[in-house]
Amino acid sequence: MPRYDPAVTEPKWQRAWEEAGVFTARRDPARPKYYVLEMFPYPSGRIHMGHVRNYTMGDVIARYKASCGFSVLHPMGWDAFGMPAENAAIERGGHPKDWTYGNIADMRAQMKPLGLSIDWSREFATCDPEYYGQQQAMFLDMLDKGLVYRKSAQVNWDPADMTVLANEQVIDGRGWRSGALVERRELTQWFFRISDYAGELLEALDRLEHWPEKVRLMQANWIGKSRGLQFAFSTLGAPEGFDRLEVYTTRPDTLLGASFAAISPDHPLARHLERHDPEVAAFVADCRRVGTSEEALEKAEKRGLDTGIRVRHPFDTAWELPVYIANFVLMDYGTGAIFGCPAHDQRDFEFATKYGLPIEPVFLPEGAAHGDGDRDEDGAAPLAEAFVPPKSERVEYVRGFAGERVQTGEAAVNAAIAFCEANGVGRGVTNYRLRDWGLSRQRYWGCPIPVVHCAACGVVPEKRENLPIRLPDDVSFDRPGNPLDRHPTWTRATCPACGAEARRETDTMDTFVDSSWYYARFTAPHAKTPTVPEEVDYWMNVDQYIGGIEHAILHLLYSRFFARAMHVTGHLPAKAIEPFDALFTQGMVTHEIYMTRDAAGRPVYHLPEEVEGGIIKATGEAVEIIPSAKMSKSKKNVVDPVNIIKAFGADTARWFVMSDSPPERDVEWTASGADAAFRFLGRVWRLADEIAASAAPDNAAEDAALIRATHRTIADVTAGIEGFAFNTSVAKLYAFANTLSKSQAGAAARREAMGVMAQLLSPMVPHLAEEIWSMLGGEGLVAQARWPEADPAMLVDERVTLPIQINGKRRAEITVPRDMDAAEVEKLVLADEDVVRFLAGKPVKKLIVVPGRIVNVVI
RNA sequence: GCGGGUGUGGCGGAAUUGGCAGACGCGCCGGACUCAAAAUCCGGUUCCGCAAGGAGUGUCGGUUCGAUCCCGACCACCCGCACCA
Repeated sequence: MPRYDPAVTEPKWQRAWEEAGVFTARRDPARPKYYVLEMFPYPSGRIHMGHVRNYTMGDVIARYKASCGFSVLHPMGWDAFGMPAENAAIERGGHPKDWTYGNIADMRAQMKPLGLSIDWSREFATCDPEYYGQQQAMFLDMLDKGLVYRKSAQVNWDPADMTVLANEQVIDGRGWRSGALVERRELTQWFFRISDYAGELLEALDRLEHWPEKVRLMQANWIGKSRGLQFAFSTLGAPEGFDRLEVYTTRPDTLLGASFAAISPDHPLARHLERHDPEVAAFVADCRRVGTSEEALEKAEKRGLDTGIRVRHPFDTAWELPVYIANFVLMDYGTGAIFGCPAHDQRDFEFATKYGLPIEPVFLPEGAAHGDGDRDEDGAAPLAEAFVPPKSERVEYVRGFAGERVQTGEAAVNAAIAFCEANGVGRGVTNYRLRDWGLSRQRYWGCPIPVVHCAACGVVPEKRENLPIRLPDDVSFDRPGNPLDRHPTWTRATCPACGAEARRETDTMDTFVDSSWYYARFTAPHAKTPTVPEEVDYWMNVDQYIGGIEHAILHLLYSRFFARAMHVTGHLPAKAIEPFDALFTQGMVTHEIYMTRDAAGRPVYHLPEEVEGGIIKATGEAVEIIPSAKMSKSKKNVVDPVNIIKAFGADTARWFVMSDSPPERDVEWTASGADAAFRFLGRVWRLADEIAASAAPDNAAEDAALIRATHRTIADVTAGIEGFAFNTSVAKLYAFANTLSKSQAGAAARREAMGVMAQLLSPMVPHLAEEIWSMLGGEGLVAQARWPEADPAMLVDERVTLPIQINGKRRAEITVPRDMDAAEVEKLVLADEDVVRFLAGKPVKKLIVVPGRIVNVVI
């Protein structure tokens, strides 16, 4: 008997699709379009199960939409710039370019056997000069429009390697390679003016209806709009030029609880003091030893240094507050200076406790101050922690100065701002947490920033006819630092303004720039301009974008900004300023970890294929099994898709990653699950084989039942795909296979049902679906067949079974006509013998009938 | 530290989003076929209990006729924190 053999059938159908050009995206104004995009991969050299899951999801959508009659665009490319290529060059020699293009070739070869419905003719890599040259052109356009500028910013500097470090390369304050203590350094760098769009990027989130709520929330919090008061303290004993200290606060209602002022170590006043006071210099230098990431700053122990300077409270000139330099005050946010109210801010509370500063409550929980009805009692027990209720909660102000005595924090803030403005103490200010996007990288393997530095003219944009400014190939990584910086000829340029010799900019762009517009480039990947109007008009926006939740903020926010910038510079139509209509964030692929210990007790990890039944096959040693974790090379809990495809075929891998777990959740790869997927596909194949050969006569009752089940399955599977619940589609297909194999229906009805099965399977396991389709004598390719439609009349049942609960516990059930009215149902329920038995004569207090659903009897 | 999320049988998960908790799959148990095994097919399988019955969706509390679903507190794990991609 012939068997299902994916090694033969999968390449066969891939060839058939290619020959028919099924996946070539065609701009067809007569048809609606559908653009499905998965976040493009970094070419690490190996695909992993996460890729398989991500691209299979996109493929299911792409194939489904195509069979629904859409003109589908489903492209693939490579996010090819970035540090790993340079690291490889440093560690193993060779050139980042060779490493990258080699990896791309390897990964493409690993990806193709998956049978994805990708239009490979649109493939590109962001390190192709044809791509980054267009990016440089857009950079110049953005420069013209004032969307890019230069300013000083801090970087992590490794003094041993003489290089800038990424945050992830700073481990416990030391450089990952050199182990040297990392310093913060200031460099002049390029920035995009994303903060100009903060308000708009925030407001537009409301219109992204098909984005996950959590992503919109995360972005909203990241943008961080706040309403507050900015005002100036007058200072005492401050150096000349610092007679005022501007602070920003989101809680001006707590002004009467102020007990100190604090400035950032990077505040101009701190900078000034640093130059004259060795103690300040030492403290500030110490603060700068912490990395530049917000996480590092927040986790560091809260410390401060009293500057000796005092400020006067704006409401009471006799009231003086000390000014500290504090390591937790961020220069980038607000004015880089704050006042501390320890009673109502946990961080201020810890700071005040540490430095013995007063902690005076401004408000108390509503009702907590009753009794004497006056001010709070003096000598009350000291607070154990700050009282920080939500701003929406009503509290009682004991040191209020504006608004009601009992009011919400929100109302109090507004009243305080109004009061302060009326009394000439500062002004209400709307602030955003979002900072401008620093795009400069002091690295080789990135898109060169197309400007030159001229002694006479300053920073001058390159001439457009000189684009692309290509990366030089003759570089080496045997010395520390950026090879561009020390390149003898590449750095030499001619000033486009005056013709004098100038120095080429050696900063390259953040790789987030590359990934902020690739979706638009896919619509015209080989054009001589960044985009082509007819193409972006037709294909944009991306109808469905799919990727990991780890990109919820940066990549997606930058892309939203970049699309706006591309609109301003004429590269995208207004409709595309929100480039992704719908977003789906998928979970990870996880696996158990197998561990033993060496003689010294250190963990030793083992690959899944080395282990069977909790035992290492080669040695018979038992392993410790650590539950499911994200696949990682260092823990060796990885499964190589290439091996899976070799052993079972692509359809099994695809079927597995679509099964079980909801797509947004993690899925655990298990060997038994892969076996099960393979077994099921074989079973479907045998079933099709048997049905194709069957000559069973019609059987009216069985045929009708099977037809109803078929329509039910069409509806369920379609709903699963539409709702991104592929795991439920899979479950329904399992159930349908069970139904179909047990059905006593005639050959014609079973053949019909099997044909539908092939179609419903086709988005997930396209090769097997084609094979079955052809076994049944289906016309053409199932990939080009029209998606089946469920007949609504087939989906409703005439009779329904209602569970009957007594006091919320299920005790009986009755089967009634679907539309029987509630009064009739009540009568039947009360007459039901199980109900009568349970009631045991007790009176019914309440009877709830939810039509078509449930009955609840309350006694 | 801050922001966001997740938690259901031995395991992955389902539940029309306030209406029968455990669909479907794995695993396990039993059976058929086989000299035997594999493969395949059929049946069973939340827990406690002989049963009647009781308990049960991370923990504790609340709202409701009714809570996996809504609210509050807590615990555990995961993601992000602006130079990883």
